[in-house]
Amino acid sequence: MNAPESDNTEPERLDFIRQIVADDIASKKNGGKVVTRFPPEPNGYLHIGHAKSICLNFGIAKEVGGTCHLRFDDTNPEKEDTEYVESIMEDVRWLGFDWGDNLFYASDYFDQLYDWAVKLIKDGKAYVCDLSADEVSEYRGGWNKEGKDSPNRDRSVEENLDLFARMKAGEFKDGEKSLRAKIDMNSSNMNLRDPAMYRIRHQHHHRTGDKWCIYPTYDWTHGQSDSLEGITHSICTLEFENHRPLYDWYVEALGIHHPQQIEFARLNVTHTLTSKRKLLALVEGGHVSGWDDPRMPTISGMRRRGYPADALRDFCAHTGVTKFNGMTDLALLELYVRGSLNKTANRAMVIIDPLKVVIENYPEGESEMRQAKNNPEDDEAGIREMPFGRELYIERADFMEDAPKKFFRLTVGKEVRLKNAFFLKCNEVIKDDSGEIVELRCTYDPETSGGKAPDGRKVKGTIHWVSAEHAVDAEVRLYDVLFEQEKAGDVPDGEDLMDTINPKSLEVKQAKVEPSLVKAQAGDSFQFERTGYFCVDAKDSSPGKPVFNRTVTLKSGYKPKPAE
RNA sequence: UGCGGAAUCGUCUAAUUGGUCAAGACACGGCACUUUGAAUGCCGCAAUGCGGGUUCAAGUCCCGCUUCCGCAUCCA
Repeated sequence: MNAPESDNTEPERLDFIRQIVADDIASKKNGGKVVTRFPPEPNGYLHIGHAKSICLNFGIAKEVGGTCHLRFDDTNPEKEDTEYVESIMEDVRWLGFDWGDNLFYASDYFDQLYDWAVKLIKDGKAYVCDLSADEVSEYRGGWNKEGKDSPNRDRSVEENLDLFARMKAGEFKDGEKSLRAKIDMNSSNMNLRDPAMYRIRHQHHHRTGDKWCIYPTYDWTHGQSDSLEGITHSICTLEFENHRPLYDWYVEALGIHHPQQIEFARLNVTHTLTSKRKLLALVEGGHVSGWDDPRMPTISGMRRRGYPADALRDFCAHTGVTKFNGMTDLALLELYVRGSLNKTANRAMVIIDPLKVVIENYPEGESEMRQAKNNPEDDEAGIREMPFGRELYIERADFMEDAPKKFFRLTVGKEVRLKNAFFLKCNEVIKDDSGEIVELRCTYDPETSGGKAPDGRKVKGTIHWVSAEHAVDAEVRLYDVLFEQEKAGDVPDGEDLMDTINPKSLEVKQAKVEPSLVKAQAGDSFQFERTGYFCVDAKDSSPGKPVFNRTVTLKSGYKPKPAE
């Protein structure tokens, strides 16, 4: 049964949660079984933070031969929808995880939850309260203010039973009554000051339809759902720490299987929002094209952007699991994205900001095919041919008239190598009336076809190019961070979050791409040499007319000194 | 002012549970190599929040302080 993970790298240190799990297995707690769960509320799209939770829960289960459930925590019909259910399932699968038959919905437990609520009423541990939401809040007191008992706290069991049944039957309006647990109105933990178990909401539920008009709260649902499913380790984020006593109270009051809730720090990434509310505002405000806009930190956005699933998994695995609320550098995510793509993405030559080059000693009207490796990291990727001719485009940034010493691209009177082709020398710069460079007159050395000069002379720089005659126009979308501040969404008082959006987060260019790219399929990733990794946008491309998304730039080793 | 958490290189994490010169990765800087200023390889940089105490020995134990995070939805 032991997985043949002979992939023995190092004596992998366990994080504190995996340590607890390992200890529990060793002590045969829960019969040595491990069952975890990923429990999203279907009220939005999954984002990078959820990816971490998915990797943790499914990852642990996989590592120890346990199982991990996917459960939709659909207790609040107001905000939930099947649209979200479907996207969540797609995202979890895309990330590479499989819940098998273990797909659950908290709404499947509504009947059981109702029966258990009746049991608590009978046990004198729950009561129907007539207070309005505002009154409840007032009665609850505050951190330094005592709570006051609800006037209905000592209602008889019979009356509670009757009222609760009538709540369910729809006799009351929204907010008119609620069912509360009878715990302690003076607890130092606010969650224990008689928390609500049921609220009245005459609302259609995406799964139970109009069967219910009372809906259980998160607290009254979560632990019991875990219990019903035989969850052993209920892993959640830090903000639920104060809820654990209540979680424990409910399962103890019911005398049912008691899973262990364990909290870890939520993932924060620089320049990245992980607040569902704020992401929703971006979408609804039209500041991005949708939940899957390639700038969004949603799983669907990152997928469309071209981030490979294994990069996301690696990233999550390397951010660690602790109770320390930190901020992880976006550079780490990009490291794994580049690392994955470097191994798998075929290379291509694309000129994003073209400058025309005319090779004066190349015969007019002729052209030839040059060979290029598809991926120097992977010999099996093979080679391809690309046309070369008298007129080329090179990247405008690869030429400089008055170049500093450390600039070893093209400049007047000096040679560079055209990748996969010849040495090229610039002789003359042609400008328009405004002084802008419009064309370079150059000569090439036909003897340097292999990339080396027979006389042994060296060039320092190698630049990419594309044949002007054969190149194809294609739309290229350059993405940058949505928020320039490291702590995205940290808006000073009185300012609007939307005003802090990076105006340059999207730049659209018409690029000159090598002809082979016309055949690129939606979702394909490429490395545009010396530029970055790009993928074919899955939504806006059409056959023969790809649109490219910049996934991430290449690291740039050339940093012009701002100093004079 | 209450309760619950958390503090280790710039960042994220380690440290045999009291025992060498506090380790790794990212970032940053440098060098080598290179038909991508990429990748790769090597080198460097840099930390135990503060103050006491216990001990031969403290990042680890004790006491006090400081700072940060979360919590007063019929949200999750």
